[in-house]
This record gives sequence, C-alpha cells and structure tokens, in this order.
Amino acid sequence: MSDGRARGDSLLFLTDAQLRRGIEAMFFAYRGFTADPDRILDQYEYGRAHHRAIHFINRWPGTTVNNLLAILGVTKQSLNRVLRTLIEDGLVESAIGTRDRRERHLTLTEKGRALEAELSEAQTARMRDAFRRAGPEAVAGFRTVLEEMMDEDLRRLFEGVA
Amino acid sequence: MSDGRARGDSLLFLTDAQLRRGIEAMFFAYRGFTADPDRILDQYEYGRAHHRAIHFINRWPGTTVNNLLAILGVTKQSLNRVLRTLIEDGLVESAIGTRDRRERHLTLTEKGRALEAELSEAQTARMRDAFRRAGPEAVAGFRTVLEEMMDEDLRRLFEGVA
DNA sequence: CAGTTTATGTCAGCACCGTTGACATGAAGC
DNA sequence: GCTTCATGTCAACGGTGCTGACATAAACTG
Repeated sequence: MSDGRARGDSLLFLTDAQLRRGIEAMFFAYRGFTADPDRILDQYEYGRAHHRAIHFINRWPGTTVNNLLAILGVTKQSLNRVLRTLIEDGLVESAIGTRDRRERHLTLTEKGRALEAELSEAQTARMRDAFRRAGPEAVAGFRTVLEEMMDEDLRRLFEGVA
Repeated sequence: MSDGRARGDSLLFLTDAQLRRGIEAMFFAYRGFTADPDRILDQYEYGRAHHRAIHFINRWPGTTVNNLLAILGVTKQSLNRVLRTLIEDGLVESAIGTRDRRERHLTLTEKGRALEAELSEAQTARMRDAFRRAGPEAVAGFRTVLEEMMDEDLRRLFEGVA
C-alpha cells in the first residue's frame, strides 16, 4: 500500500514486502547468532544473561555495576542474580573502588576469561564465515543498517566505545 | 571500500575487533528491533511469543500448527499455550483441515489482523527509517550478511518463502 | 480390518530471566 | 548531619522456553 512505485525504482527497497523480509531476516539471523553460544552455556548451566555479563565485563574490564546495568538494560535485581553466581563460581571478581568505595569494579578471572574465549570463539566463527561469504561491502552495509536500527542512546554507547 | 588497495588490506573486515563490533551491533540492534512492538504487546498483556505467532500466521494464512512449530522452532507445548490464548481472545481462528482432518489451519480474524497491523506498523516504521537512512546498497549488504548467519534449514525456509 | 503413525491438544512441573516493591548498608557530598 | 548514591538482597510474580506423559482422532499400511 505504501510503496513508492509512482516515484520510480529508487525506493523499491522500502516497500512493505522488503521491510517484512528485513524483519524476518532479523528474526532468523538472531536465532543463528545465539545458537552456538547457547549450546556451550547449557553445558555450564549458564544462560544468555550470563553470556552478556561476561561479554561486557571482558570488553570493559573494571566496569562498575551501574555501567553494566545501563549497557544491558535490565534491573539490578536481574543482573545481580547472574552476577552473584558468576562471582561465586569464580568467573568474575568484584573489587571495591578506590576513588569511590561504594562502587564495585568487575573483572573476569582467569577462569572467566577462559569461558569468555570459548563463547566468543563460537560466536565469532559463525560471524566470520558469514562476513567472509558476504564480502566487505555487504559487511559495511550490515553494520550501517544495524546502527540505524539502534535506540539513540545505545548507538552513542556503541559508537563511543568502538 | 571497493578501491584497488593492496590485497593485504582486503581482509581487515575480518579482524577480531571487527567481528566483536558485529556481535555487539547485533545485540544492540535487536533490542531496538523488538522495543516498539514490545511496548504495544504490554498493553494487550501479550508477549513476544504472541507477536511471532501472529506475524507468521498473517504471513501464511491457513498454515498448520506443525508448520508453525517448524518456523518458530519451539515445542508444541510452548506454542499451544500462546495459540490457545490467541484463539480464546478471538484473534486467531483454527479450522479443521478438509483434505486431512487432523490438521488445524490457522488464520487471523479481523481482530487479529488489526493487532498484526499495529505491531507491524511499529516495527516496520523503525526499519523503514533505518533502511532509508542507510540506503539501498547498505540494505542489500544487511540482508546478505543476515542470510549468511542463519542456520542452513532456516535460510532455505527464508529464501523459499520470499 | 487391525495396528501404527501422525497431528494435535493438554496436564504437570521445572528453569531462566525479566519485572516491581521494599528494605538495608556503607560511602560520598553538601 | 541529612541526603543522595551504589550496591545487595528478599520476596513474589509473569512470560516463555523445556521435558515427560498421556489422550484423541484421523490417516496410513499391511
């Protein structure tokens, strides 16, 4: 209904049909994206929430709980449940801040880095294959569209942290 | 990116850093991708599972329960819980098959189509904006990479159904 | 026709991970 | 010293995955 046929070919990529294909592509691709790490997490009796925490602690070692909350977009109660088990299991270390003693600075232990590496390897393997088959130009387009789809604040976060 | 640089540069898009950026882009973009419909679903006391069912029933009216199970990749118990409420609430109609009376053919009612349209509108609005800002070439790349990231069987499903 | 397989529905129970609300502690800041 | 902030924790609930078991009706098969 809202396709721009009258305006010529240049907007054909914005037809409802194309947009629906985009939506379904996101849905199916995200399933693939999480499938490999999910299988590994099962073996350790962890879930996706643990993966996300581990990923971002690895990314920004020494980050605070509040930072992590903002990145993950969950409540502190949710995060804490996950964080507690990771600390108990010796994957994450929580250090009292020196400048501000209220803060807890989170880092991965050796054991935590090992699991991070295992998860990361599984996930990047699939992405590497996809990137290689798609080629650099497609990858650039992929990232451009994804960035445009993010919420404003998340995009700034994403770009700012490179 | 299609400049004639030395071959050494051509694989820079496959570095670990680039792949990690790709992973995070997927994570943040998927959040944006689901945010708008999630807000609407909350108002109706439905969840993402309902959205997915509605989406694919709308996509393939008359599809059977078994088909839907394959597409959604969940157990029949999970799907049934969702489907039951949708039928009870008068959004979905379940019709006994004529050729094979064991099958149930699922279609959206008027009310179901209305919710589908509302959800779809919210989700395509964001994607349309993202597509428009990114441009047709980026969109092509986006879809290429996503297809490459899908599992084999899902890709066939995705391509087959256009 | 009898036996098997298929499509579907349903009950019960469990796990994960999101939520809200309430409350506690210790540290920082005015 | 009062307030605010960062964090942790308890309790309860909701949505949506899962497994396992069982039921029914229809189709298929020998």
